[in-house]
Amino acid sequence: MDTRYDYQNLEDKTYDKWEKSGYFNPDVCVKKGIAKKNAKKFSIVLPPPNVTGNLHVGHAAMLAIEDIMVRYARMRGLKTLWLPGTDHAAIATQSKVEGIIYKKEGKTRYDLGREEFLKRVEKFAKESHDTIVRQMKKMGSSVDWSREAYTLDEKRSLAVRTAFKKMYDEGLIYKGSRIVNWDPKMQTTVSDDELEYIEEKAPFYYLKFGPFTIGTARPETKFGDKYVVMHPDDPRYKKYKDGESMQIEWINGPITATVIKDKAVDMGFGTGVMTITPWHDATDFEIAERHGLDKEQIIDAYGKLLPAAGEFSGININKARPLIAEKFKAKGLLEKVDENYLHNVAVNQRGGGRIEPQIKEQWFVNVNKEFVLPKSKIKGIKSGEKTTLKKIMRAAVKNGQIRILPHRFEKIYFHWINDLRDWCISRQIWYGHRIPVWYRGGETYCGVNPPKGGGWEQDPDTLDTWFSSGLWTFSTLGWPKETKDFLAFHPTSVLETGYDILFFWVARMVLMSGYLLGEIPFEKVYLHGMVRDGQGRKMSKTLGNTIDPLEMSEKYGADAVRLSLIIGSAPGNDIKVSEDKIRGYRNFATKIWNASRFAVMNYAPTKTKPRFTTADRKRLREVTELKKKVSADIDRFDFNRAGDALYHYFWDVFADKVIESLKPRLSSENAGDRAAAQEVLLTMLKEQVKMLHPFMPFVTEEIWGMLPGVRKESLLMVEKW
RNA sequence: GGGCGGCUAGCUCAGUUGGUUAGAGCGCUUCGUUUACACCGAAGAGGCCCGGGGUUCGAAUCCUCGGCCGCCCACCA
Repeated sequence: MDTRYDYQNLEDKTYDKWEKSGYFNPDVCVKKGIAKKNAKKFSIVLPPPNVTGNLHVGHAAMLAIEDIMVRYARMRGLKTLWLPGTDHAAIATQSKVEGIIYKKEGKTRYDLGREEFLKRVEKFAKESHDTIVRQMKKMGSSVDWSREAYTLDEKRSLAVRTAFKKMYDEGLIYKGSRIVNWDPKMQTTVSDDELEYIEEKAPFYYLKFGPFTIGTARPETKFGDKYVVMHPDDPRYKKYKDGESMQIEWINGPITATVIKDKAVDMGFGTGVMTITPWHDATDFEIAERHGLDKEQIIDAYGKLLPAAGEFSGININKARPLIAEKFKAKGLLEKVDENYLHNVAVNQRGGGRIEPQIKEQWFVNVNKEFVLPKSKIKGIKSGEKTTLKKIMRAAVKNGQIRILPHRFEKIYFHWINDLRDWCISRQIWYGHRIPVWYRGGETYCGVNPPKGGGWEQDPDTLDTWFSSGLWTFSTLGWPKETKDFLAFHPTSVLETGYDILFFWVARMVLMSGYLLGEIPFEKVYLHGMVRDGQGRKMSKTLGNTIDPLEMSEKYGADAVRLSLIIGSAPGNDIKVSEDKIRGYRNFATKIWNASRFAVMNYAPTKTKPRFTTADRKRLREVTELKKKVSADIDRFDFNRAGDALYHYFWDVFADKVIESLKPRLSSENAGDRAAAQEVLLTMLKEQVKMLHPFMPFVTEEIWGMLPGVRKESLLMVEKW
């Protein structure tokens, strides 16, 4: 037996053994008596990684945390299911593949056409999927591969169409012309949550608009402006009446301007007066809606100016901006320019471009519309009662049926719901679930399956990727069929994910599950932090500070990587990792290995009755206490504490003190002494190896197989906790 | 503009409901080839727990004011 644990050669073999045993599957566990038939369930669905490439260290942290919960539950005899899958991640994947194709071949998706392009994306997605599966196995994730799902596979697509149709029929999904976030680069809409704001310096122009002065960073939108808006209580503009019109000189000649009074105007900002461009600004759109004003499109879908811009028609807005400013100046309408104005620019965070708001006809989910929830298991909402999607989302958490941990995230969740607007779910990209609506002449048909008869044409848009993710806890269990799995495992026990997708995903799962099932999707939400480097910086390729979990596993073993992602960070706080830290836990794995080796080497079966000392009994009691503590910590999602306690007890107490103190007795003349020392050593070791297993499954499994009194074919992963 | 988190040893962080000399990893110093382990062992140095005020027999922990740093949300044209 080597003095070092050979993780490079053993980890894959160990994973194979687990997989072949079938114990990742709860049905097998029940059949083999590992879990009783009537045992409580413990179910988790894996937050499906995007098929955009590789797993990163954030995924590794997620896998480590979930594997701890799952292995712990399984060892405690619960009917345990951890259901794996991957996410097609519509916009992210499409954007990635478009980038690759453009770089390699200089072609766009339009050059290839919808069909050919989708083939390429699918090929890419398949390869990513295979890589992800390999990587998950490498990390030791004890997921049930027999139930693997994909957000875009046949079963999940059926669930999506079923959900869409139900919402459509009840008027919760509607098509409407509203202002949306338009990405001219990717040629698609993006939801509010997918935006990212970047602060930018830009010239800010003060323009004369009749008797008023208005400020803008976007003179290129001003061609159609004919409403001038001010706060109704602004004393400076008391003499102007709401609806009053006047003739003024504007960029393309004289226009009739109308005064509008609206409280949306901030009296303290600039001159307290603004003109509005309802087609290209969300606030302006709302003002226009409130007052029934005209809306005119100035910029097209590609970011080029329309004929309304006169001689600037056809020019890209970025090029046109300084020219337009020039014209204002030439006409004497430019009062002054502030060159160092800071403003926020919205960008599509999924690799897209700068957002240009546009009015477009899109599909929306109405979050405020009342409907009847026929059968409700959500506390606070009675069966048959009228409710809204917002109310469902709020109720499920408010009444404690769903607990979000750490607790502070509940507040953030409520805050988000309060501000929530209708969810734009249609995308003009190609990779994703096609909207199940067909048109023929003036007819519209929505159905789970295409309509019969010829001449129908399907809506070209696809759905926001989060629409299908919202169904994930039950689409993976066979819904819309009421399968055995669905009945046995839903609602899931825990949803474990990063706090960055609380809104994107967690909230939407509550929405979908609440609406479609009248049920919560999970009992608890545990949110982990973001993984950062040793100095606490975000990991990024440009900084070159990324840590590849696979490379680290090759170098130090997956157990070490897992532990380094668990220990040292409080629940919900960001997780810091560095190679030094990983190396430290690799050393711990070696320590466990060697202590176990020592125990095995010193064990000789004997019939002699052991002569325990009070110190022996104290040690054995300590281990029992440790188990209580570790169990309590895991139950509270405090993996950091549990791991830390195990680490220190094993190293500081067991290895440094207990083993040292037992050494003389192990070679004692007295057989009873020897027997007691051996027994204490082995019992303490076994118990600790068991407790360490959820954290470091590979080494502990390997050690378990060498311990005296352990049947050769028995697996630690299903040993009784 | 609103909200949240952080500030503890050189670096990165733990420290559940306030309770004895404040902890870890890495780093540092000295010593050590005692047959589990040098990916080790033993010993050690190193801290006005961001600052002020308060509550308390007792505060890193609770309250309050302030200072930095980070994050999220928001329609400031």
